[in-house]
Amino acid sequence: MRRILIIEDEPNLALGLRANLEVEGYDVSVAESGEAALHSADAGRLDLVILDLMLPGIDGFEVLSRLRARGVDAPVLILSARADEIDKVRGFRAGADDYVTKPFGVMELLLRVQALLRRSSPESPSRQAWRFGDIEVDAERRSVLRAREEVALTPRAFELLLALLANAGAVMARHELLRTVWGYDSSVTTRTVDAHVAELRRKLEVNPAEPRHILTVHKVGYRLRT
Amino acid sequence: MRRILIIEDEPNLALGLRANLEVEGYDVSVAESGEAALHSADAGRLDLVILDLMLPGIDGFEVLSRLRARGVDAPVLILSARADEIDKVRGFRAGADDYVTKPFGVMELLLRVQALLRRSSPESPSRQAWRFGDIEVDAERRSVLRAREEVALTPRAFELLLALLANAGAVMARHELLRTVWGYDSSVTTRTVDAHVAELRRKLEVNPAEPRHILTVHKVGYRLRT
DNA sequence: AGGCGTTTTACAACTCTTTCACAAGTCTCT
DNA sequence: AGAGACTTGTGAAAGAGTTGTAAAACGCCT
Repeated sequence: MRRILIIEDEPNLALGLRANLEVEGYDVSVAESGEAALHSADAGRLDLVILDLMLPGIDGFEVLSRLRARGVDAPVLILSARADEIDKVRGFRAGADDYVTKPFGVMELLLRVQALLRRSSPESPSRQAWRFGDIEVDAERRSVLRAREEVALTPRAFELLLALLANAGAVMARHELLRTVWGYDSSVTTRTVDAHVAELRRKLEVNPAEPRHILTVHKVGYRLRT
Repeated sequence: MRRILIIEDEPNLALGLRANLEVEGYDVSVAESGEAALHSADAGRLDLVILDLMLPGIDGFEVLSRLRARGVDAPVLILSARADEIDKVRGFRAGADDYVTKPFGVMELLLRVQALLRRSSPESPSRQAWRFGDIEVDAERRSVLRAREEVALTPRAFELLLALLANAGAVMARHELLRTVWGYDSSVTTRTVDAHVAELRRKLEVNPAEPRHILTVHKVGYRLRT
């Protein structure tokens, strides 16, 4: 569960926010002052900080830079009554990731929180998976989806696809593919690669005769364009 | 260098933004329509997208979802004239990472761009790549871009270009080029080099009859001026 | 044996390379 | 400066080589 710290001295706002965020499934704590915030930050991992700039005691910018100094790397969303550009500039320069001016819509704030969390480190370690066009490849499940529909690839073709994906964008020579997929000492013809590429195109390309992703590089090999 | 795509149909705004971003050291391209944007997205890696919602042709939201469908994972900052919360909600739901309403301060926008890039994946390890004029050459992808458009070079011509790039600025004699590109024991005429140089000029020079980069050194060979 | 996946083969289609011929340009020598 | 010799640019065309593709041959497993 994602942990969010709200640093806000006005109880109504803080509690309202907290309630809304908890409905969304976040684990929320509130600090009513900069000192309290720094204390909370020491207590454990944080995934996001919502920081009001107008605080009693330590100034909001100061809180932010002290948080960063303590190694808090979580995205910080600043809440402020001041909409002047100069204030925003100061906020971003201090290391904020977003700056929302009061009054704000709760929905917008929730979505901004969501957007920030989406970009930060994922909750569960993501598995080896790729997408290109309408194709989704999951290495662990060994599955390939085309337009959400499962596509049945032969094992060799799947390995070939993985090899291309692992070097997506780069050209892979036929012999490189042979080494990667067939192993160091295989006695297989380079033309075999072509046969499997044909299978991939037939099953994954909209128009196999005019491939948009599995591209031929004449006299060299193949390249996967994502 | 971070690559930013601006999708904006109003030239003044697009060019102003572009200039500002370029001063900050970003590599900026502009698409004036959704179609053009999708096309650009196919051409290569993007680190950030700035998307105006009001576009001719394909709707901005549609552009965003199609970009995502193509596997474009870069953060997207929406620019919009509409400040209603309902619009913002729609934008974030579509997968945007930030939403800025017009009119906006340039400074704020630059900082938001910076904040988004800071969070996204670190700059990719630099690979063997060169630029001269409006030409970009990527050895690993074996791709050549002219004004962001992919140029199709024949294999031999590409090798020749690499040889010239490897010694950019220096004169390379025809026989040196033959040795480098064709191999130690080739029985090919030196005139063959000329034929491939002609291809390079035809495809890469603005005015092939008056080359500005691939220069002839009379009685010796060729020289690439970057 | 039958089914499945893999590899090879054969041929057609296609792309690239090289050479040639002539035009245009550059240099050298008087 | 001008003539002649030589060098380079360029488009076309032959042919050499590469790739796409379908089908056959092979081998493995049940």
